[in-house]
Order: sequence, then C-alpha cells, then structure tokens
Amino acid sequence: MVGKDNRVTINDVAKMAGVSKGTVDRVLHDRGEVSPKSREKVLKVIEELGYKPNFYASILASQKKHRIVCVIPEYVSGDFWSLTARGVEESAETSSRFGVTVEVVTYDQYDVESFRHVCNRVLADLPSGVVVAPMFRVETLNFVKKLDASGVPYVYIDSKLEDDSYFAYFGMPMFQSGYLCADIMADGRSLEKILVVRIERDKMGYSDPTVARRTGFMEYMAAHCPDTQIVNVFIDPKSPEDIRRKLDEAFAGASGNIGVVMFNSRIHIVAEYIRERRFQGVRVVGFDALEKNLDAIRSGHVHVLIAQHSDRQAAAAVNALVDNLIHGEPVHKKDNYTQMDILNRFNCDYYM
Amino acid sequence: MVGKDNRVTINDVAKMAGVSKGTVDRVLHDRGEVSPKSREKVLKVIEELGYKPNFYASILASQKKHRIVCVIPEYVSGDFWSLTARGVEESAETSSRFGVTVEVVTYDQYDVESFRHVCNRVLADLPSGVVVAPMFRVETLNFVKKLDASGVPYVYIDSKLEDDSYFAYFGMPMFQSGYLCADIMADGRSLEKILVVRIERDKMGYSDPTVARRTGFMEYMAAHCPDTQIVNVFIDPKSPEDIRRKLDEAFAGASGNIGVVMFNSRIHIVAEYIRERRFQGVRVVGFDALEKNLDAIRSGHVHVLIAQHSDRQAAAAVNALVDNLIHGEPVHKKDNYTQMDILNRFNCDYYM
DNA sequence: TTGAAAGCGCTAACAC
DNA sequence: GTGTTAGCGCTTTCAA
Repeated sequence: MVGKDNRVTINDVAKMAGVSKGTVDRVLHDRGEVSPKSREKVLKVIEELGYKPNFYASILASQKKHRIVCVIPEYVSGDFWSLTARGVEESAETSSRFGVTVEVVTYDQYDVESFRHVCNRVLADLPSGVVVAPMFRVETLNFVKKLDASGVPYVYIDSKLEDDSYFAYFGMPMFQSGYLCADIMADGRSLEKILVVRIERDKMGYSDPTVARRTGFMEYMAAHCPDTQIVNVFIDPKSPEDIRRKLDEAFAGASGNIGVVMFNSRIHIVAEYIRERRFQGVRVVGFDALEKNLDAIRSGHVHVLIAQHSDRQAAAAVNALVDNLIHGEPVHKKDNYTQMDILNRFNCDYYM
Repeated sequence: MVGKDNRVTINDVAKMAGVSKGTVDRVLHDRGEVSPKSREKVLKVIEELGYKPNFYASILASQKKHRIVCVIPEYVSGDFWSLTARGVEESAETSSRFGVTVEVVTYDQYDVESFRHVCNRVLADLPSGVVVAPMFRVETLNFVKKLDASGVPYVYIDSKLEDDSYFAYFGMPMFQSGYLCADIMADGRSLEKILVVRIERDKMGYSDPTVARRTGFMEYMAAHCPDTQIVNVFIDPKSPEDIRRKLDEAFAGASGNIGVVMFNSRIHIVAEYIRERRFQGVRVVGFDALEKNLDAIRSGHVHVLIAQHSDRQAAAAVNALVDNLIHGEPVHKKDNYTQMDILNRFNCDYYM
C-alpha cells in the first residue's frame, strides 16, 4: 500500500546548487535580489533534477488570501442562472482550500441601474479576479475597462463582448447553437411556419444575449428552408393570459406543420401552453436543461433541448482565475466554447 | 488582494477542548486510545467551531503513498482505449500531488490469457485500488473476487459486471444507448433495411461489451419499426477486401432507404466504404468521438455519432478512488452513468 | 545578495 | 490515555 517518494524538493535543489532554500525560492518566484550566477546555477539544477514545486506545501506556507467575485443576474431556484450559481458554489468549495474565497453578487437583468450599482461596489473594494455574465453591453464594457486598468483579470461567462482584454471566456458558441437549433427543428420536415417566441421586453432594446443565436437560426432557415414562414411572437412571460392570447393568434391561421422555438431557457412556457391546448404534432425545440424543460421533454411537449453545462462553465471560469492567481498559470485557451448537448426523451435522463 | 483567514485549525479545537492536538488528531482518525470524555468534548468542539481539517496540510504531514492501477485493453493512438488512457494520465497528474501514483497496465482484449496474466501480476503486488475495464466476464469476476477478499477497492469503467462488491462504476448506460441509437437511425424515416455491421471475432463468443447496446437497438426497432429488415454483417476489420465484399453483398439487394450502424467505435470503417462506393442517401450512425469518426461526420459519410467522454469517465474513476484513499470519502454514487452525447456536423466541432 | 529560522496545519513517534 | 515534539515542503521575515 505504501510506495516510495521520489519527488525532489526545494532542499535538494538548494543543496545541489550550493545555495540556501531562500535563494532557490527567490529565483523560483522572481523576487529579484539574486546574483546572476546563483540564479543560473539554480535554474540548471532545477532543470537537471526536474524539480516541481509542491503546490500544497506552497499554499500552506504562504497564507495568501484571494477573493474572486462573480457578477451574475439574480436567480430563483431552478432557473437558468441558478445553475450557474451552483457551479460557482461548487468551485468555491474547492477554491476555499487554496485560500480563495468566491463571492456571488447579483443584479436585476432588467435594470441597468442595479447592474451599475453592483459594478461600483465591486470596483470600490477590488477583488483579485472577477467573473461576469454580461447582459448590458455598454455598462459591462465600462466596468471591465476599469477592472483592466486596475489590473484585475476578468472572465466572461455565458456570452462575451467585443473587447479583448478579457482573461478568458466560457460559454456556448451562440451563433452555432442557433444554426444547430434550426437544423434540429427543420431538417427533414417541411414546416409551414415556425413561431419564434420572444420576451416582450427584449423589444425594448436591452441588449439581448441570444441575438447571435437567433441570427444563426435565421441564416440556416434562409439557406435551407426559404419557404418556411418565420413569425415572431412577443409575450409577457409573467402573464399566462398574454401567452395564451398571443399564441392562439399565432396558431390560428396555420394548417400544416408548425414549429415553435425560443432562444432563451424558457421553452417550458410554450410546453405548458401546448399541453393546455392539447395540440398535436407541433415541433417544439428550446434551450437549456432546466428541470421544467426536462419535464416537458419527458411529457412529450418539447422534442429537443440544446443544452450546456452552465454549472461546469461557471466552475471552469472560477478555476481558471484560481489557477492564475495561485499558480500564476496562464490560461490554456482564452475562448472556451462549451459543447452543445442535444437532448431528447431518450437521453435526457442521463444528463446530470 | 488579501483577505483574512477565518478557518479554524486543529489547534483551536485542541485549546477549546482543553486537550492537545494529538488527542484531537486521534479522535479525528479514530486511532483509539482516547477516553470517552475527551472524545466527546473534542467532537462537540469540532461541531461548534465547524472545524474542517486542512486537507493539504494533512497530506503534507502524513507522507503516505498510494498506488492505483488501471487495467484496460491495449490501444494505439486515436482508438477508443487511447481516450481512456488519456483520462487516466490526466488524473494521474493531479493524483501525484496527493501522493498517489497511477499506473496503466494493458492486455490484449482478444486474448484471455493475456488478461489472466495481467491480473496475476496485479494480485502479486497489491495496489491500494484498481480500475478495470472488463472484457472477459468470467476472468474479471474471478479477478475482482480476489481483490475484494484482499480489501482492495475496484471500480469498473466502460461496462460493468453483475457482481456488486465494486466500489463504483463509470460508463454509458449501454442498453439505453442502443435504444437512443435506433431512434436516431430510424425515427421519421421509413427505412427498408438496416445493416448491423459487426466484427467477425465477436461471433466467437468472446464476451462482447456492446451486447446490451445491440439489445436496446433491437428492442426499439421491434417496437417502433417492425417492418424494417435488420441484417447482421460480420466483417474482418483488418481486411479491406473482406469489408468491401461483405458490404457489397449486403447492399446488393436493396433499393430503398438503407441504414448502417455499428455498436462499437469503428463506424469509420463503414464511412470509408461508403466514400469509396460513392453511395448517396445511406443513413450512417455510430458510436464514439474518435478523430476518424469525427472526420467522417465532417465529410458527410456518418450522420450521427453517439459519444461519451470516456477520458472524463476514466479520470472520474481514478478520482473516486483517490478521494476514498486519501480522505476516506465514501463514493457519492455507486453507478455513474455518463451522459450520451448526440453529435452531428453542426455540433461535432465543439466536442472537446 | 544571501542564509538562517520560524511557522503554515497536520501527522506520528515517543515519552510520560 | 495524553501531551510533546519533530518534521512534511515551502514562504517569508530578519540579520548578516
């Protein structure tokens, strides 16, 4: 059960190089104050011996503390952002072992002012790193510019903006996901029309993070199904009557094959409507593996979901920062596109 | 950048309980030799203070070493088992930091004797834990029985057997994957016949880990497409001529829609044949995201792959053992079914 | 510019 | 039974 240790330690290096641990440590961390010859000797010995610092001894000794803050929209249990929050919690657990605390701060995604407020709070007490889910383009750019100026690394999750000082991005390839969605919706089916159900508020010009997705969808349709009619239906997700009325209206004229799609995570709203109206043969495709959406797959009211592990995304974002803060590791890849998972009733039960 | 530490240490506990660190450590690790009253007091203080041992300090101090061995089939770069091996390597990297070495030993999956040999070697020098991919039913059961008798935990990956002393299992739900595969192959398409391409050697009664998958496939077909003809085609994967001849034969009679499927990871063989023959409109579905298979998706010769992250599976298997060995953590879930990923040309490029 | 030494939180051997 | 103590590999003063 017990093997033997063949790891080389900082002491071995020091001895071999004829210097003290202190000096080795200094060259290891570029703390200057080392004569060129010592430095060189140490470096050579490190190379020769294949010395790898013991990570854990290191954090044990240096009782450095870091704080990472994650700025995401407010959430309630079961909705999209709660998945993200869960991922953050998970990595917070691990990170705390490295002396890194992770803090979640939320804002109202329909209230720019609340976002500004949160940003200011973060800027007032600068953390070591920031994870941000950008919903307001201009304000976010403004925010990250200040972070950048203060040398605080920030990583985007979910969607990213067009600046390029970000440390990393973790999210779905949005355009592609729309393209994929269209294929799943329409391929091999000659649909008469497709209802694109959208949130009323999105009309008001708040930056809509699903816009690229919609673009991908439309491009596919234009290229492959030019005869299918695409109809936008704007609903107020909080008003069942509104939903009923708008959808009734949209369905009214149609006789042939119809598809319904939503580009955010709320396709369960449509599922509920279809269930109520007992419609048959409508093809329903949506995004994200919320519990409600999965239920809709199981009951047959949604056919396919395109999902992503947004919890893992969030965890990966935090971890990337932690690795960088603790170990000075550069990020492996700047843009990390999550895989797009296609879920139907035969595989959805095995999706975490 | 620097926060403050609010972690409670073993010293705090000792002080509060009016005992020494030694005693606290003893109750922490059930090393006996502690009076009931001390134990109780310590336990109470731990509870009150919410003390959590510092994992890394612990490994640093106790220089325990562990060895885990992974028994998997021989592999060459790019094939199925090389993915598994890669996952093992990855977790080996991490585990080495915990004083755990991970060793891969391989056997010829077509030679029982080689498997027996490897098992004996493992048994001769017992490791702390074993990960095994079972290809030979009887011999594996025999092997794990001995491990069990010696108190060595073992975890199955890829497929599992019907004993229940295993510590954990990580793999795809095989039956379900066949069912899913059939749906993807046949749903909404009235196929005249489906060629199930199999490896010649599988006829010889070696235990075939894909049998459950095939069963799932057949059950779906029987239930949903009773009119589709299912034809088994046995090929020698090493002989291009054999493949050509057998498939030519199988395709010869057909006029309508045809599907081709393989239940192991080698659908690229079929893709290559189809490419060569320039067949159009044949529906090809297979398993596993080998580079060759992904290429076949990109070139349009395979339509869908059902994939799993077998590298992550392997890593998870090793990690479960490490957690148990180092931290005494019980396994969270005994049976860990991997998600089944549906890959087509629109999402395959984002699959790691 | 460098070495010595204390100490991070924990383990384990040893003494009482 | 229990306290004491010497490390584990590394960081970080503090002197020299």
